[in-house]
Amino acid sequence: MAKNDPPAALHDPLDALLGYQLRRASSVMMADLAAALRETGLRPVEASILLVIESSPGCTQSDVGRLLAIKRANMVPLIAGLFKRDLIYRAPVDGRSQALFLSPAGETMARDARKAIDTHEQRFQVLFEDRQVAALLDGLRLIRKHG
Amino acid sequence: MAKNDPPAALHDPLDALLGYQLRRASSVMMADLAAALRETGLRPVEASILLVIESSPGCTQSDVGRLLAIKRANMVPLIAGLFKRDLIYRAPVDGRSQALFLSPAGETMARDARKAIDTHEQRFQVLFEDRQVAALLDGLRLIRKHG
DNA sequence: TATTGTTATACTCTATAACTATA
DNA sequence: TATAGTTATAGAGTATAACAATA
Repeated sequence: MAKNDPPAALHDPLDALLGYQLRRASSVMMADLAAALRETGLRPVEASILLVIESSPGCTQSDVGRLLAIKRANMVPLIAGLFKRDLIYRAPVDGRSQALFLSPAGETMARDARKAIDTHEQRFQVLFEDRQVAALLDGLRLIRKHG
Repeated sequence: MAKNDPPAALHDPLDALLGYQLRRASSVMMADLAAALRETGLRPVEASILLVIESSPGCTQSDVGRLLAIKRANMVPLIAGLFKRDLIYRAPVDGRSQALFLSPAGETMARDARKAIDTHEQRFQVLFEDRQVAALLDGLRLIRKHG
């Protein structure tokens, strides 16, 4: 290789960094998830919210925000969007909070979303043995808890 | 528990999803990295670029963008920012591309960034045995390749 | 006092399209 | 034709501050 040749293939000085590989792997899976959900018309965050409401009917939007680490202020347009599409409805709990429930259309949408998400997950989980997936999940949960 | 009590602690229907845990763990580490780099005045993406140029002096900004998955258009303000702070300089390769190099200040900054990044990484890697870290990295690289 | 939902707002990140100049 | 760098721009995602109503 001549003295002033540019590097043929760049060496990656970030290759051994957990944070970096986490970010890149996460962005690969997010892109795949967005594609998997495309035909439902839901974005990943909207599908996540529907699944949380499905699993905890009657929760408030603050509850959902806390679980998914979405700030109260940012929950407002998300919940409003799902409400406008008649996927959820609200029932007053007390004077300041409202319980969230899936409408019939929301139940159907949640089922479709769950199916798309499971298929998407399978595309990646098949790369590993079950034991490895469990180990990977445990590692990720540990990192989360450490934050 | 009375019939209409709200769920005390919400069950997380996304807990077993690789994509979800990946996203949450990644965001934890990114926030910690940003904090670790704060005193250098570098954002994570800027530190990454400096480390790539340090390890491949003479590479072009397109090279860096390809390695880090940053679009050409988005590289422009990033490289301009590093240039304006005199952390890098450019030398023409041919009429359309320019080779990137660290200035003396950039070398120092890259060393500081590497130190901050390594400390940050250690804060998380100590959660695991070396073998587990290697397994985690391998898993993440496999997911990346699958995208 | 603390919490819920809200508005307004700003900043970062990411994406696309179109242009130029060069190879 | 393909690539490098650039401009302009738009859409997400995320963050803070402040407010009203309620607990």
